[in-house]
Amino acid sequence: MPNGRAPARRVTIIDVAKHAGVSTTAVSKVLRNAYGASPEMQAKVRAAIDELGYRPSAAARGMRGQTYTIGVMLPDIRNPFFADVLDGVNAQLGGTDYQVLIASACNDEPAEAHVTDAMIDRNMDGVILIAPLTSRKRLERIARTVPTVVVGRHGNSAVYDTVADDDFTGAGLVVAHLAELGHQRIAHIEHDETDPVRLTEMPNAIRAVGYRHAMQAHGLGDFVDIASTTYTQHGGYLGAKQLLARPQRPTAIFAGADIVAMGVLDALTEAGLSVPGDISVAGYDNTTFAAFAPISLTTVDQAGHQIGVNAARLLLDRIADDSRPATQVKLSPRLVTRRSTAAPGGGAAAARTASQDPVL
Amino acid sequence: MPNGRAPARRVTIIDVAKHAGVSTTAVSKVLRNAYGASPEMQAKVRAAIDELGYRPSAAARGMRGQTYTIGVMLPDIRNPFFADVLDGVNAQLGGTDYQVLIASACNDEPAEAHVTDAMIDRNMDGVILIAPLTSRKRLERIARTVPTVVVGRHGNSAVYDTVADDDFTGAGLVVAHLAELGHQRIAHIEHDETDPVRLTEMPNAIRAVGYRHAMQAHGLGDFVDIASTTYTQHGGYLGAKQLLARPQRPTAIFAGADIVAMGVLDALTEAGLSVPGDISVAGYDNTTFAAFAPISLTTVDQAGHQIGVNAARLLLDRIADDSRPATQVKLSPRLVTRRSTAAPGGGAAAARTASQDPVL
DNA sequence: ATGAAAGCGCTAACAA
DNA sequence: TTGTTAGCGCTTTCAT
Repeated sequence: MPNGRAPARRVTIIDVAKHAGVSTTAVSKVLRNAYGASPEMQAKVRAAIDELGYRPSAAARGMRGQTYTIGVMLPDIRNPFFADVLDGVNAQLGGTDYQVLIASACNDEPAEAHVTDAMIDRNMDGVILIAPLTSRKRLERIARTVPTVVVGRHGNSAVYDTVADDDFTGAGLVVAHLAELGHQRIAHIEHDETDPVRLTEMPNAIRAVGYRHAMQAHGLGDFVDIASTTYTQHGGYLGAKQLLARPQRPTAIFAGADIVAMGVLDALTEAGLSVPGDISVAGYDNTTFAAFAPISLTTVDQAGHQIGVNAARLLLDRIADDSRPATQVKLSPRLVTRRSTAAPGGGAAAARTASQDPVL
Repeated sequence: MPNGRAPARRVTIIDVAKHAGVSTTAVSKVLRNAYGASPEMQAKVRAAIDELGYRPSAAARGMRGQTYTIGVMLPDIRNPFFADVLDGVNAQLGGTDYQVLIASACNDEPAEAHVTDAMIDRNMDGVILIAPLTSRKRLERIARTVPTVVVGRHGNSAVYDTVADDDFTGAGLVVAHLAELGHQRIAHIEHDETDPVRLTEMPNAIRAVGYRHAMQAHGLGDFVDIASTTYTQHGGYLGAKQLLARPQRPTAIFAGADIVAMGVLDALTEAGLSVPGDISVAGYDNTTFAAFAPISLTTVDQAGHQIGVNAARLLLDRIADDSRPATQVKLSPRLVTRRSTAAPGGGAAAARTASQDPVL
């Protein structure tokens, strides 16, 4: 046998049953903690399982019942916010028999379809879709096929549960903070969105709406200034470049996500501008990156961990009881102020060398 | 039916066969591009598949043949280096029928065993294990069960392929660079390792060895100074604290990974020290974080993307031909110098303009 | 080149 | 409580 691979046939439920002197049904019941197995039987079967090193085949189980697999689809493995969500999911699913498998869809609708199909083909017991771009109709089709929790997307559905942050309020918190500091030219970098449904459901779109609304509310409607790119580091970089090139340079930039703020800081550094001396910068997500001392980014905490915990809990719930009504969980965001925001006009810049400060 | 879930039975190969007026065998052959299906038959079957929206059940396939699933286990989803590797894997597997599913094992040996078992239970066609802690023996057992590529771990095996970076050389590049700049007190933060086998196989251990060796080679043997923590941001933070507390403070810190360097910068910022004015910092991996302008970290590029591409290629190879001898791919690292390293004594700090300083 | 039929390992309905 | 048995949807001999 080449490389000595697979010399031994896998131990099956039949082997266990024989070894324990019981039926395969009995073994199956013990495996699933199902009703109808006496303590003695359980003991015998478990002993046999251990002795033989038996592990149930997920493929075979999938043919009839569950696969004990939960799929998590995320748009971008580089965005540290999703790691927080995953931590929450894993924390909730840790003690259970479920295995979490992740697929990255790269912010691309066809790729998302590919991933969700793959999860359905593999008979996963449930899926958690993080900030999916997929159409409403398709999401509902998925949810009718497999228990589904949609994370980070607004809009109720009768067939899937959702967990989201109150992005409208969150964006308002940032604008209020910057306005209080005395900023007027508060610009925003958004993830470009044209699809009418997504404009009402995606966090990026809601944050942009929240930004506009808050600007109006603070009497800053005339200063609304938006760059439309993507929620990636590169998108933030491009967005900042655009904003800096405009006739009226902003004194503060509200990036729609921490990863976007990272790109903004990249561009500002390249342009020789200091933060917050020349320009204040705020993000959204409160990722570990924002807490990173050399950056110290003001941001909005949307409790990624809690989002993950809630998503996993809802999913387990739904797997157990498919008939309960769809649930929407909305978490309240919280502003975290750090050193990347300050009053405009170089208040903080004075502390730094001013050799290259541009004329404002 | 609750929520209207699963009202329609899934389309099976039998439905397709009936619709196309052929046998299920024929459909199966077309699905697998197997020998023995005429062009007309292929056309008929494909038409039926499209019309019915048929998708093969991975569970059923797994019972007999392949699952078209590749598992990737990684130790820490927060480390951006692994995202580079994944990109490489996906780039290589993109056009194929294989689906990549990721599981995070959180730098923990029992958790790794859990994950690899889960992958085997799910009949995955192949697995890529990134920097596994798992014992040699167990790795070989896994590899005898399923085609396996081990990434980022040295040490040959006859049953699994490996892809790794020349960590010994890479560490030497960093030390040489710092020594050339005039540093003597070059400290190193390593991932604590006690297992004798892992001491000879894990990249962290090899880097530590490379560091010691290079220090000796540059006549700096007396200045070897190591903090043993973990390859995480927090580990870097703790390591830097330890080093700063020692009687002779280093003038340069070589962190074993970029993510560790991030923790170092965190601690240095907290301590009010400037980089590279007070202390030079270097990392390893050349992640996107290192290129981030406000940080601008000197580091070693080990070409994560290429590592991923090679791993995926080797795996496909082995799935196709189990009998070929095990292969070791070793990639050459390359030093990338950026602004986080400079001559000791603050010489370079004066030359830097305020605008280039990390955001502080 | 094509199809009939066995069976992969498990779960669930049913019988005892 | 326990065991018998019929499939789940595929792939794979083996006939034709």
